[in-house]
Parts: sequence; structure tokens; C-alpha cells
Amino acid sequence: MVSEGLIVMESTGSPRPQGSEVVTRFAPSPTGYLHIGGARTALFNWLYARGRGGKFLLRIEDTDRERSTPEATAAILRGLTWLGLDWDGEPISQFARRDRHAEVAYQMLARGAAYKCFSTQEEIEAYREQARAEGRSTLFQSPWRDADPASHPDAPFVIRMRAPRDGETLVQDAVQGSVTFRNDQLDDMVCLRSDGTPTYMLAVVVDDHDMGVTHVIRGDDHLNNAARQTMVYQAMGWPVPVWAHIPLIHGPDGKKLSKRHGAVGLEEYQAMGYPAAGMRNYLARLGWSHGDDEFFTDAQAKAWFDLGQIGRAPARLDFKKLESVSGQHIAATEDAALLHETEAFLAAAGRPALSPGQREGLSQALYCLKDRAKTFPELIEKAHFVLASRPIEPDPAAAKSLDLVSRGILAELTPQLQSASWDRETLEGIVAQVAEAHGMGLGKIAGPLRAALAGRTVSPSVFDMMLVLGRAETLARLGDTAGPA
RNA sequence: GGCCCGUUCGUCUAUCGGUUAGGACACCAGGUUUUCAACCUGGGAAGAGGGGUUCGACUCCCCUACGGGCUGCCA
Repeated sequence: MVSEGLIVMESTGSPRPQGSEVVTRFAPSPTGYLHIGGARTALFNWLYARGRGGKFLLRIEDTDRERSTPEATAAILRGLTWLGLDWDGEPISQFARRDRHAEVAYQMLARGAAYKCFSTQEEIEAYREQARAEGRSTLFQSPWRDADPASHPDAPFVIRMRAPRDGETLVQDAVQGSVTFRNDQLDDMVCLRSDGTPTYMLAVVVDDHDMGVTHVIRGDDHLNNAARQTMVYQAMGWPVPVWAHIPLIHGPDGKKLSKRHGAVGLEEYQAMGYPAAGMRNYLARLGWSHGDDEFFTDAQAKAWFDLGQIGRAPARLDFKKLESVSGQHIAATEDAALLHETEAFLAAAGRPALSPGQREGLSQALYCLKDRAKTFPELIEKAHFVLASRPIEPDPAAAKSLDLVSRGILAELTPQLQSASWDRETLEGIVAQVAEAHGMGLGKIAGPLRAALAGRTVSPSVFDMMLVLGRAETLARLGDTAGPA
């Protein structure tokens, strides 16, 4: 699924008919890791398209040559892949399509929808400076907007949109509702820079149009841009897509999510051991709802997801809830799949891989492990009894329960296990008997037993451990502990 | 400064003019219990503030406060 190769899309000069198929896209800038907020945006686009039999495309907005890196692109694709968001076709490089963007800019010029502006950046800065000083709008009003082409100097120029100055532009947003902007609040944005490269504002529109994108689902920091982009669509006579501007995700303190909140990159969540399914569920639920449903499968999410149910207020990240949802997904995952995911986590986290024996043991133990773990590290910690090999070294807490008396009891228990039928009922009966003989409850004997078998004070049920370990290993571990006493 | 968006329990949210404002996570108390987890029962916990409209507002309108976004030859 992951391909590092970006292709250039074939450009179609004419408007494409709006089909009934839904086409969404995720368009990240490759300037770093995949942001958790971006991941959610991608998820929403994916859910919307996949739930409707549509297409989910990927476009890398790499027109900022200063900040774009192939490493970042790779990281983003890796993140999406881990999250389980598969995209259709090859990722498209926006930069590679610059000729097409320029072509459209000149078409706009030819149509009179744009004009050449020879103002230098210094002149513009001076204009703004003065406007600010005079308390006027700082929107730049180019003197070249209505200039006679005959007066054009032989100098570098940018191509600006000839935006309407009267009336207003309506953005019909599936999430935000109808939002109108007065046209005099919008300036003549630059479409083509003086070096001939396209600006984002032009490139998005051209690409979304050429890619046949029907629904633009993105962060609400683009809501204002939608108005200006609408003008480009109108200037070119292209159908305007359905807009859906979703609120950003904030940190637990309600402030914009940033590095100081800890985990911002999706890969950090992967490293912390959250299962991808839990991540999808949690992220989908963040800002979107389907009644009171909290835990759901991908199939349900795809069937239920809709733009109208997306909230308009920014949501905060809540790790406790993420954990809870993740735990439910781990518990609901089939053993075989869970084993694979656990191994993938180990690899991603740079931890040692499982030996064949550990692998086998873990797969036997998952049934009694998955209900008690919220993350993979927790699962692995609780699987210590099956991952460790003799002699079991008890940790300090476990060692405490292995005093002389306890060892004596274990020594007494061991021979009785020798000939026992190895099933839960029998084992429980024997252990209960021994406990009773000493006038103690099961709890008193379970502690030392747990310590001897797992070397930990936290593990699955002692009976589950005995069943998973088998008679020989159980007796051997008990012998290791009880013997020297 | 201008324009735009937002504001229901601590958090995520339900409600789309009439509910004792519901659920989930978290929290507290109790229960079950071989640890952890899970599970069961119960509990506290919300409509930013102020004006309207209406028989009736969380819901519609206005103002204020607070938060966020845009205002680039960044995306």
C-alpha cells in the first residue's frame, strides 16, 4: 500500500462532469510527522468515502520547497498505513503539477479573471504599513488591477485573482452551515508567484478539481480560504465541492495542540502502544457522534459517519478515554490478529522480537490477557509469566510474598499437582484444599503461587497461568521456588 | 484593528422549542474477588453572562466575555 513514488496527475483542461461517486482527499504538507489532528482529518475523509463506496485520495502538498522533505512524506504515509487508512491510487505530488497550475493561472488571465501585478513586495509592505497607520484595511489593493496592459513594464510580476469587490461570497458548509463573506473583505490573492510557481490557494483548487474531489473535508482553519477558493472555482466555471470544515483538536488544557502537550505525532501514539482500531474509534468519536454510541467497529463507523453529525467546537484530547476505548478493542480482537499486532508493536517500538517459544506461549495466553490490557505494553507486562523462562526471578514485590512459610506451603502443594488432572476445576479444588488445611483463604496462597509462577504480583489468574504453562513447567517453577526452602 | 467560527457535567458528547438535560470516560462510595484488569450497584457533576422572541428556550435573535482561525509571492 505504501509507495514513495509520487505521480503527476494527468491534467484535464475541461471541467469534469460531477459524477455521483464521492471523492475525498487528504492533503498534508510534508513538513514533519503526521499530526494527530491531521490523522483525524484523514480518518474523516476516509470514513466518508469508504462508507459511500467512494474514493479516498492522497495528495502531498509539497509546493513549499523550503520545508518539504521526502522523509516527512514517508512518515505521513507510514502513519496513515499504521492507522489503517488505505488510499486509492498513488499519492499525488502537488509540486509536480506546477505546470498545470500555471496553465490555469494563465487561463484565468485570458478570461480576465486575473491580472498581472507588478507591485514589489516592498511596495506592498509599505502600502500595508500606511494602511495600518491610517487605520484602514490592510488588504492590498493593487494599482495594476485595472491598468492598461500597454503600460506593463518589463519586470517580474505575479498573477492575482481579480476578485469581485461588491457583493458577498457564500460558503455552504456541511459542518459550519452557511457562512457569508463580504467580498470587500477578501483581497486579490496571488495565484502565481513572480517565479512562476503556484500558490497554495490556486493549487488546491486546481488539484481538487482535476482529481474530481467532490467533498473537501479539512480543518476549519481553512474556512476563510474556502471563500476565496470558491472564487477560483467560479472564475473557471468549475463545480464547487461540498465543504466540510472541521474544528481542530486541542490539548488537554484546551489550548492549541503543540509539542508541549507531549504526543502530537501519530507515531508517538503507536509507540505508546495504542491499537490502531482503538485509535480510529477514539479519533472518530472526537468531534463526531452517532447518538450514544461510544465503542464501534470500522464497519459501523463507515455506515454511520456523516458530515452533519460533526461538532463545531474544538475537542480536547483525553488519554483516559483513549485508553478505555483501546482496551475494549484489544479485548475484542481475535487472538491471531492480536498476536500480529503485538509483534508489530514490538518492532515499531524497537523492542526485542518474540522468540518462537515466546510466540507460541503468548498465543496460548492471549485469551486470559486481552481483557486486562489497555495498551500493548500493558499486555506484554501481564504476559511476563509466559514470556519469561526459568528460573523465574521474582521482582521485589513478588519476592516479599515468598517467605519461608509460603514456600513450605508451595512445597506441600507441588506433589499434589503431580498427579492431578490438568483442568481448572481440579486445580482450583486442590489449591483450595491446601489453603483450607492451613486455615487460610485462597487469597493467602494465591500470592505466593503467583510470585512463583510469574515472578510478579500482577498477572492473570493463577489457574489460567497453570493451564497455559502446563503441568511440567508449572511443577518446575514451583520446584525452583519451593525447593531451596 | 477588520472578518469568520466556536462556548451543555472535569473531558468527549446526546438533545435539533416542551426531557427529572441522557450516555461514555474520569472521579467517589459499596459489592464481587487469587493480584491487576474486568464486572455489578449507587453517587456527585453541565447549558459562559445579559437581554430579547415565544404559552414555553440548551435549542431561535442580539449584545458582552472568553477561546480559536484568517487577514502572506506559507500550506
